[in-house]
This record gives sequence, C-alpha cells and structure tokens, in this order.
Amino acid sequence: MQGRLDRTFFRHDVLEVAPGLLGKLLVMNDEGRGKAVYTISETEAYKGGVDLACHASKGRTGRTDVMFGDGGHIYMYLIYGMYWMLNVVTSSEKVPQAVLIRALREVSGPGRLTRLIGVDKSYNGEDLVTSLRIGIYESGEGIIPAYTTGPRIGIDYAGEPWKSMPWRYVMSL
DNA sequence: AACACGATTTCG
DNA sequence: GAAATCGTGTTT
Repeated sequence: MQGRLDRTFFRHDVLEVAPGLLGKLLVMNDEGRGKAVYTISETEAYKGGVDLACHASKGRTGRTDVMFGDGGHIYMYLIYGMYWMLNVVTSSEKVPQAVLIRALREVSGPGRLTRLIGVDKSYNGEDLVTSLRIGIYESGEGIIPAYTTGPRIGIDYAGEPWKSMPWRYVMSL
C-alpha cells in the first residue's frame, strides 16, 4: 500500500472519484471485529442538485446534510428498513455529491457488503481521511483498473435522462 | 399524527 | 412475483 487517500482525492467531481475508487482498499479496524481489508470493485456516482436519483437533489435536509459538507466523509442511507448503503461524499462544501460503494471483490450487493463488514448508521458523517476505524488506501499499482460502465441500479423513478446515465462503474476481472 | 416509499435481498 | 421493515420527508 502506498498510503491513505488524502482530502484532495475526495474533493474532485464525483464522476472522477467514482471510477477512481475502483481497486482501492477499504480498510476496517473496528474494535472487536479486528482488522480487515477489502478491494472496492463496483461504484455508482450520484451527482448533486441536478441528478434526480441523488437524494440531495430535493434539497438539504437532516439526512442529506453530510453530502453538502466537505469531501471524504461518509453518508449512510438505510433502504427498505434493512440495508445500509455506504456512500463516500465527494467534491467540496455546498456541492452535494456521493459515491455509492456497490460491491467489494468477492462480495456482491451494497446491502450485503455493509452487513459483512459491520458498517451501519454510526458511521454516518465519519471522516475517511482521519477515522481510526475506517479508511481507504491506495492499492499497490496506484492506477485505475479496467472497468465497464452502465446505468445505475434501482433508480428508474428518477426518469430520463438520469435513469440512463452510465454512472455505474464495474471493475473488470 | 398519519402516510407513502425506497441507491435491496431472499425466498417461493 | 412478493414480502420484510423503518427512517425520513411530506401531508393532514
């Protein structure tokens, strides 16, 4: 590992950070569960005020507040009353964007992965740059691996053009 | 105070 | 194809 991703990595546009997170290492250091390292293999970009699939597009509320903050923080969202979605806030303050971590290598599905690694609402607002229990690190290569793109999952309600934007990034084998 | 709904997963 | 299950935003 070359080292932990710094603040500037997260302060770029979500369409740049989402594919940029592929191949990066998600490092967990939760008390009791011990240390664990996972490779991020699938992400989705949710781009601020214009993107109707992005929760922040309907304005700043208590829940979406963290997305309006500085990049590098975590936005946790509970879906269907049972699954936590792990998001990484990107860009800078006042610009609401986030990357949904959809899969880790060997672990498919955003809801299953958060259960596996033990991430829930208590991680909302956590700073990935300074947190002692969760962080993202550069992989050995330090480059973005090959990947394919496609429409995001489960957001058809947002309508066109959002439901068709190729903002889902899947790392190739 | 009540209601509708969702960035999913699992089972039949 | 449908249920499980609840925090959040919206409506009453």
